[in-house]
Amino acid sequence: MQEKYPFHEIERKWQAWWEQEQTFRCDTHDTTREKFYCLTMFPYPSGSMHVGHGRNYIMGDVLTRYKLMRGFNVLSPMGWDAFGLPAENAAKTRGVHPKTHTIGNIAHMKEQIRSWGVGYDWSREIATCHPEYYRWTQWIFLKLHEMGLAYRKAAPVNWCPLCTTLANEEVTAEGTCDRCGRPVEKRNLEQWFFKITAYAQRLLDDLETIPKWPEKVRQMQANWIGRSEGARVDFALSETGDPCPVFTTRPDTIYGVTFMAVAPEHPLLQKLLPGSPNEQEVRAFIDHQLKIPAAERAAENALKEGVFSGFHVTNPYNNEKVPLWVTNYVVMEYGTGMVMAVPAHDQRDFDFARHYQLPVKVVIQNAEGSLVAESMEDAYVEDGTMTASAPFDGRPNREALTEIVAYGKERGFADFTVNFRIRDWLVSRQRYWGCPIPIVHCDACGAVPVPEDQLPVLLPDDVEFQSEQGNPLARHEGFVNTTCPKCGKPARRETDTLAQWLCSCWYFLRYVNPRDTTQPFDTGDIAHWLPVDQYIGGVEHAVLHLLYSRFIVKVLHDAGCCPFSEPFEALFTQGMICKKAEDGKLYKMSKSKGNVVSPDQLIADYGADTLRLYTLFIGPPEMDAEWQDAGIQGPYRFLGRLWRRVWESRDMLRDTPVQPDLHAMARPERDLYRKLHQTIRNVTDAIESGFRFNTAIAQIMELMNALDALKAEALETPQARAVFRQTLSDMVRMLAPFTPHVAEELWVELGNPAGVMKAGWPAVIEAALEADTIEVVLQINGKVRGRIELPADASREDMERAALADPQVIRHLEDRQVRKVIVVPGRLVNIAAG
RNA sequence: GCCAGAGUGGCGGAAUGGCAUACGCAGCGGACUUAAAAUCCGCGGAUGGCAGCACCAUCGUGGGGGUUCGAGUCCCCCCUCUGGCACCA
Repeated sequence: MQEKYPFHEIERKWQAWWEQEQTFRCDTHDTTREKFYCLTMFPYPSGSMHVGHGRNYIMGDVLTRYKLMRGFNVLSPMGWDAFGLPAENAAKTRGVHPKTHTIGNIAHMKEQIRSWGVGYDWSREIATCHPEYYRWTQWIFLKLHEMGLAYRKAAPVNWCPLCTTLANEEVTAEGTCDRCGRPVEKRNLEQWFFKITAYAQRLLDDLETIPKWPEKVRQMQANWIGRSEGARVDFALSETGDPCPVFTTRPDTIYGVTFMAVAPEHPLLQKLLPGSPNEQEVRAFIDHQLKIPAAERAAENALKEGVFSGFHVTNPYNNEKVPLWVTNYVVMEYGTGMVMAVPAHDQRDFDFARHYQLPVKVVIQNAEGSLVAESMEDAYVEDGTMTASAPFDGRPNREALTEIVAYGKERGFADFTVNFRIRDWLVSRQRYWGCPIPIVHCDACGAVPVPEDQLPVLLPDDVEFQSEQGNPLARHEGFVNTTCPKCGKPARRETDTLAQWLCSCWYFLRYVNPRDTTQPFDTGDIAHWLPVDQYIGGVEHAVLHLLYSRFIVKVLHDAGCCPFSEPFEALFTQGMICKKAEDGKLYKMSKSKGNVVSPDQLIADYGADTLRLYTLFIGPPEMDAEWQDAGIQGPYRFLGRLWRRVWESRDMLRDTPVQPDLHAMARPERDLYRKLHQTIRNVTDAIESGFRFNTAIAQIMELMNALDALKAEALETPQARAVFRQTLSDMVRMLAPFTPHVAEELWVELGNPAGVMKAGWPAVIEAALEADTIEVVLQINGKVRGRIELPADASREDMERAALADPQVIRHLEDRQVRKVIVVPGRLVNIAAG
């Protein structure tokens, strides 16, 4: 052993040892031990990582190592979400083939992960761009196709000039591209969709079955799914009889409808307009609206505008004819794209009605009966009594609501219905570097699925990237031209590729049998290993990867090849690591802000264990944290101190044959021994009860302080030495998940055989926690006025008597009357005095 | 607007209704050293009484109320910040 903490040497040494020993190799068929599937979201291989990325992997590694020490059979795999646009852009700008680019990035990132000391079962490594993997992604596509859940349709879709088509989930609330930040436009294109809407209710309901997910993520998904209960009411166009169904959550206001509002995109308008009296004016309005970018149109205070269409609709409840207005405040994507407007009881309709001087009709009266349409300044949206509503007058509106729908249902023009906000998932992309969609287009047979035994549809390597526009795959004659699997005639391959989200929404199944060439996963094996016991990743995937994965697993469940219907039992979403940029403000680490901290230099200067310790110590793991360069000193000093303690006492540690014996201990070592077991209890609890790694580490640091408080002269006795040694030894074991290299090294230095994780997690000795005396806090009116030492078994009466006899207490009680004495056994005495 | 989460020393942060500021950073004082670094020991919320110390008092967890013997913690109202949803009918 050397005096100075040689982190370089020991980190290399133990990383090699773990590989050699196959410490993280998982035998998935070993059922003698309880299984634990610990999964950290696999990354897109972007090239290099900063310390913020490391937070993920380190936390997963802590849990993996801890569970291994507790005797679990742990599956901890890693892989690469390897398809994606940056690789394709590199091909365009730098002439590097996406495959070469990706392979190079993977190699570098793997090395970074290794240098962090993060352990995985690399024999299970997968990359989604590997044909043996994407073959099965294609298989899943075909499964959905077979089940009628994959379909192609022409629709206005989100279009990013760089990233091509986008799913709704990839567009931010500001109407920009989630990946590159460019404004998103609408384009009419024929695209592939997955019917996620068919699973909306189950995706919502089953959120109840995953309580170990963060509440925040479950709410984000519930918001996104956006379930809304209400009614469908069939209005009809007065002039032509065309059906005009609307969705409303307020059927109780049906008699207050004074106009109908329709979205500019509504297809009915295109049918009605030609030759109609207001055609010019209406067309001008529609054309103008369609040119306004989505983001702007949705802007908060956008003025409500509209134009009378020249047509009317008839309200089936009272046969009243009301005008049909084309407006900018009704969105085509939600409901039916048409809204029954009730200005008296809806603020938006009210604003619009006042602006265009349309009638306002009160149908729900407040308790005072004071609502008068002419004088209202805002819509009345509270509950009240029905009025001017023919058969329902006088009824409380909430009760009438169901009666009104039932009334319409009997007569066939209304029904109860549920509306969802979520839209079908657009999965096709006009790019090369993705999983080819296994479909062939035949003039005679249409879109024909490629037979399963012909998978994978291989992505050709020899493509031309330099051209400016379009998908390089579509220009590859050899790929495009094929024959129809059905009729054998010449046909064209689908040239769109799948969104990478589809590649990543089943990878956790593949890890169990990663090299199986006969099936995507083994139903029996995944039944044992899944759901994932602990999933770790970023909250930014809340309505993307995490929602898609839940959907695909439910589909596979319905297909009969997946026995469970939720993939992730527990989810942990870690906070981002931020750093102050040039402008002095805090941002998440990014190249553009110039505030990234690379792990490589820190590992060179301080070692991986120090970096790990600081990353974990920085704050509560679920919260964002600020990286402070100077902060790394603390963990570095701590590990140096630990090393030095073992170095200084190495002779003594070897010459202490005695085991700790509670009955033989003197006060100083007895106190340390108690502190040791309190620490074991608290650290165990901090890990088990929710990733509280920062406080776990603080506890171990406190133990170190207590160890140092034991002065040299106190170490003369064999018992003191035995406790000292035991404390160091257990401290090293507790540190093994956090700082594995130094723990391994010191474990050997303490005279143990190599492999600290095999030594197991230290156990709490209950008897060691007990104390002879307790410190009792004395309060007067809730203020601390002193503290006394009492025997641990002091009764309430003993405590009260001792408190009232305390000189400090007597002094403070001068001129005061004791009104009440509260005694909390073992803790404190509070005297209420006046 | 609706729904979450957060607000505690100079800083990152800790606290099952029971000692506010654990642990760490930065800072200050001391030891060691020719010196520095490293290390070791110690101090450390604010204000006031005092020349200063010891000591003592008052205030103190975004603001204002409340419940309680006792509130950072529970309840009500409000402010600020972060995230999600949003002309969603």
